[in-house]
Amino acid sequence: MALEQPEGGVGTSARILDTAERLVQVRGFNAFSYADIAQELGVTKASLHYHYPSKAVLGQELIGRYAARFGAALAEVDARLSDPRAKLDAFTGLYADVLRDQRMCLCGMLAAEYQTLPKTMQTAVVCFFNHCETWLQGVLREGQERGTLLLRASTADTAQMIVGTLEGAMLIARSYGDINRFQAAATQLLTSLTSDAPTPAP
Amino acid sequence: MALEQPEGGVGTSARILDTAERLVQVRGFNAFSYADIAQELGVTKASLHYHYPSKAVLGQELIGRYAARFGAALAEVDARLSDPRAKLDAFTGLYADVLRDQRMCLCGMLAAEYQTLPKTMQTAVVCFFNHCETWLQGVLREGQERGTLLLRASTADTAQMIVGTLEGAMLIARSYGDINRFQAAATQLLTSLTSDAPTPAP
DNA sequence: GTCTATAACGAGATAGAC
DNA sequence: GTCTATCTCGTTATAGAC
Repeated sequence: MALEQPEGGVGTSARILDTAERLVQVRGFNAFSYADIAQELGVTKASLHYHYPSKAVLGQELIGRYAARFGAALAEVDARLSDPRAKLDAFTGLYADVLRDQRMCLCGMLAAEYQTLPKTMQTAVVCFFNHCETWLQGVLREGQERGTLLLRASTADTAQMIVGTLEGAMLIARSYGDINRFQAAATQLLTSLTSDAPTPAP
Repeated sequence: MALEQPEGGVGTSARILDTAERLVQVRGFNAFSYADIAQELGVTKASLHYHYPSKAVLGQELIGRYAARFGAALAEVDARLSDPRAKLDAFTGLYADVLRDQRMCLCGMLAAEYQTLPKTMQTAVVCFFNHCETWLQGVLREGQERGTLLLRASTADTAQMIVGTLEGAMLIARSYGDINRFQAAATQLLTSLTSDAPTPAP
């Protein structure tokens, strides 16, 4: 690896992905162009096409890298924490980190543009959500067994609800430019899964 | 009104909005063009520019009409129902209706594209969410007073969470092409607000 | 109000030199 | 691996006839 990048830098291909990723997360896949990336990196559009022949290919690689990184983050959470509640909290933290620099979750953004995406990208987006939900189901199941989590539905339905809630909270918090909106939603979500006694009516 | 539309039809301006609205909800504001509308209505692009000089103006009118219709639907709910829980259920029903024909909430879609929208549209989108949340806060407050709703946070935070959860559930359900995913999330949402006793651990 | 015609620009993509 | 140059197409928008 180090031999392939003697400068200690990050290869052009990766720098292209870095820029494209941010542009998709901020503006959307349909609202950025090769020209945007080229200008930012100080190269030409033709050079970009050498690394990623078409925008569809670029988008595909984008999702692939993002999913791999997210999967690694989940594995790291598993290695670091054992309490299911703590894992859920860490999960929402991953989303908060993305939102902190004005970005939407890559696949949340692509979900909005879903109907306009190439088939391969559509499949990859759904695959990402499936991966998230599978991980969540494991956490929920263990929390249920330990008795530290109280679910109102099946682990599958609850996992789906969690992903949707976090994606939606990000979506709207970004419009308000207020990360607290996301945090408030995440807190309520965790509370609803760990406590069965909300503020009672007097 | 009838005098302005003697044919009993819906004036060209409204038909343009109808088509544009659906295109935005399905594909997004950045992924449709005047040519798309023109082809569907059998008119020319120039004709569209007569009614809506620029795409920014069209988008603005789109949000305005959508917000007005949504506000009317909420008023109708208030007139028809009195139980806060029933009102919340009707609220989720409005979202389900949109999702049923493959559409995303107009403003949920625009929230994803927020960073690329003209300032006037950005303001209108936030205004729509504010309207939704104000209405929800009223319902939540009454439910709290009656003791039929149990909130885990302030009415403001809860209202925000509800909107985010429904928008997020729509966003993802659409990618799966499965409205049941939305329904499952909506059910859990209502359950978490009306019951403090989820399936207990054995 | 709708049309034809066109301007002015940016998009994704390719050929071929270096 | 990056460049210049170019192609083709689609985009928003306008001018002016009917």
